[in-house]
Amino acid sequence: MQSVDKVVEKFKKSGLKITSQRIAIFSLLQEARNHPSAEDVYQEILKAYPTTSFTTVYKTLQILRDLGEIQELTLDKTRARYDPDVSEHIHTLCEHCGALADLHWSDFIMNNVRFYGSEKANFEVHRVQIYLIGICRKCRMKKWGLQE
Amino acid sequence: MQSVDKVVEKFKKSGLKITSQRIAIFSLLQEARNHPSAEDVYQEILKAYPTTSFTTVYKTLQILRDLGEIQELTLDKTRARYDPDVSEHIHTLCEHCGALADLHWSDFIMNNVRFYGSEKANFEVHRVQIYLIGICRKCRMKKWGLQE
DNA sequence: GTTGGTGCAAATAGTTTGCACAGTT
DNA sequence: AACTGTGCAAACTATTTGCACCAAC
Repeated sequence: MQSVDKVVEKFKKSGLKITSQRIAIFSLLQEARNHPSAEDVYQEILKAYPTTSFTTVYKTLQILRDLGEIQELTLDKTRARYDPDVSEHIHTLCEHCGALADLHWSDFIMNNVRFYGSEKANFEVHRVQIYLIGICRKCRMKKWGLQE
Repeated sequence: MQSVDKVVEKFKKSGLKITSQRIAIFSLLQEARNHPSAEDVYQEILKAYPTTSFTTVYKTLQILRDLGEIQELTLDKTRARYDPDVSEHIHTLCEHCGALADLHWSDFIMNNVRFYGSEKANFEVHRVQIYLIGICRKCRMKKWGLQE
């Protein structure tokens, strides 16, 4: 996701209006590193703007997604989760604690996969999603009774 | 998924019972190449066994998943889809027609990704899921007005 | 003033569960 | 006979929509 200012510009250019709720949502997502669900974003926004509704959060997330400012992750079967980092990167999902995390510096792999799909499979690749499902470092340490 | 006979054996060994409905579900999945949803399986089973209920299909799919005989794909936000091929392979999702397809001979890539996660990210990888989202060959041909 | 946004409440859709009866072992 | 499976209906949960009022432009 671009800076709040740029997103505001983008909204205006598209004929969309800027409200205090939307600014709050933009700002929150800007900082978010935990891949929040719509409900998560809503709960967080409530703290600062107790009058905001879930519907508003939901609709704004939709728009941001459609504008390509955030990406929707669907690995979690129960709820969609959002990532303000739209660059292609691998996600890890811990089966123990449910944490969804980013795996940076995975460009090489992502490019390989993309190439593979385009060249070998004759598929017009728009997006690549890679998920590693397993146990994160934290949970592994706990399992062995070690401190972090 | 293993052969129907082997799955039957596995069920019996686990103290689970074999019914005509379950045999029908096993057989159907054996042949399925279209990554059916629970509803898809149900509709198909109905043709041969009009008395079968959705609940039965649903519960049997759960068991098969838990036994590791089929894998649950969650890319499709609206419904879970099931793949009797539990080997790791890349899936493609066409944004146009919604088709979810397998990409075979992707072992090299899958192994690379797995290695990357384990070695570079210190993440205990249990499963890898890779999705390519874009436009399939069929829809691309149509777009250009070409025959298949 | 026009147009789009907000927020409530209700509709929708897939998933999941409780329970009485039936079938498998 | 004991125990699991089946199938109906209902509960649940996240998502999505209709609509009246409000706010940005």
